[in-house]
Amino acid sequence: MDGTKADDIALALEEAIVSGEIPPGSVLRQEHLSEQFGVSRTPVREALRRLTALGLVTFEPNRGVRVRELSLEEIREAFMVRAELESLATEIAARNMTDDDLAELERAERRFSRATRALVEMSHDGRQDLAIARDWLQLNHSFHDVIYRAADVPLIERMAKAARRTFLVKSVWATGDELDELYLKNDRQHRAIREAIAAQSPEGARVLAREHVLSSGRLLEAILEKVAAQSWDAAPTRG
Amino acid sequence: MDGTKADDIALALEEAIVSGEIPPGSVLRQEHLSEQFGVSRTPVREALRRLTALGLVTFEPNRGVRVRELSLEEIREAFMVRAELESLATEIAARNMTDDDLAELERAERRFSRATRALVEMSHDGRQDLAIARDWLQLNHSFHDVIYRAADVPLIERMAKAARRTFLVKSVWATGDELDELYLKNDRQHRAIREAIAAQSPEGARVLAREHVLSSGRLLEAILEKVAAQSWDAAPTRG
DNA sequence: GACCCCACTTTAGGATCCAAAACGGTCGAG
DNA sequence: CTCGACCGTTTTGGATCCTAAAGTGGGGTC
Repeated sequence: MDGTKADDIALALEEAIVSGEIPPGSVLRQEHLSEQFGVSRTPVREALRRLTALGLVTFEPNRGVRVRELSLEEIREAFMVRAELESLATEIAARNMTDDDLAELERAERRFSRATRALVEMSHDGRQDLAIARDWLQLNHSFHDVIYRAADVPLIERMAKAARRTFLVKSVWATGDELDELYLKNDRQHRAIREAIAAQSPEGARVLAREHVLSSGRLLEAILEKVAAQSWDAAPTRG
Repeated sequence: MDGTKADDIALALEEAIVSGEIPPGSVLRQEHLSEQFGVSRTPVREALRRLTALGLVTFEPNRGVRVRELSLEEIREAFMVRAELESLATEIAARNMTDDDLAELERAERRFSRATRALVEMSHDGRQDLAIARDWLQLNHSFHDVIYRAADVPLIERMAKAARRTFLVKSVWATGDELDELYLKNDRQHRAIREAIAAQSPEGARVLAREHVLSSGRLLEAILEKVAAQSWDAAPTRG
């Protein structure tokens, strides 16, 4: 619990939405939320206003709010925007990166690398472990967060994370031979970015970061395609 | 009046803040706003939540909201972000620009050109006409808005305009020989961007757009410096 | 004379209450 | 049988009221 209840509720809802717990297209009823959180409708409405401004939900006057559904096109747009912002952040980060930052970046890279290997191994074994997938996503973000922190430009970080949230709404995942190759490529790109930063090459890091984010976008698209294909066979597993 | 009162109030406050009518650092009292708009405090608070999410005001629990004050550093950041987003938008716009769009862009360019000449003439005459300055700013935005519309990527437009709002909080202006040169350069850059688009050169348009926005940032910095220097002599004129 | 404590005022946060708009279902007319 | 108007229900939007927290000023103490 921090400041106001409205903030808490907004945070909780944000988390629930981006994690997919509340699926896109859901209608959020004020009264339901208010009894769920044990408060009156007033703070709930303020929280919903905030989510609206963040773009996570749409607001129809006198009709309620609805969790946004993202088209493939919008997801593409989000990745384009993130690619721009992140390439800028990476360039700046490369310029004023301390040895400590670099060491932390390397640690983040290693952890992500392990998570990637775990994911690919799991794929080879034909297993489906949600925890591993969540780990992978989390550690992926961690790597990028180190860069944002090093760049130390709050506005870029805020906006890039807003763009990230946008497509995180789709918290789906999948594995498979052709996807595994993309996962591994992702991992290699992290390494390349870190090396470019370490080599004091801001411009190099910039183009690598840009390509990396766009490549991540293609990975997500491939995942979405695969999931769409799978969903004809069996219902997706839920944690 | 559109949808809800909370929305109307949010819009009105947003306008008042970016126009400088409500100066940075002001504290916004809920009760004062509620009687000013002739409503109760409830919609006012919802509007304030929205402004908070937009980053226009800061929120201190149990203490109220305060209009953000921007440091020079934050203004620089906003221009860097806008430079990235706008260069992307320009590249995309260049790819799918219709003849109609291009014609509209040219009209916007001409109007801005006239406004720039008016501004510079005013400067030479030693006059200070707020209306001309406002026109100039408005037509500047119009030119860029044509590009956003042609690019047709809502997320980019939303975020770029958010970045624009950020520094618009400083609605100051000034003229002077060295500034006039920058104003004219700005105008020439618009022309160059349009020509690159017309010449079907998305990459060219991209780098020109980027350089243009950064150059605009330097112009604003120069204006702020000049205003800071002037404010030692006389109080700034207010409309 | 300076500092601290406490009551008082002000202002925000939250709950409850009322009004208005949208949904749903039924009944009647064509 | 279908379409549309009507009315009860649900749900949101806004107003009012209450509570709690931060600011403020005066008086007392050291």
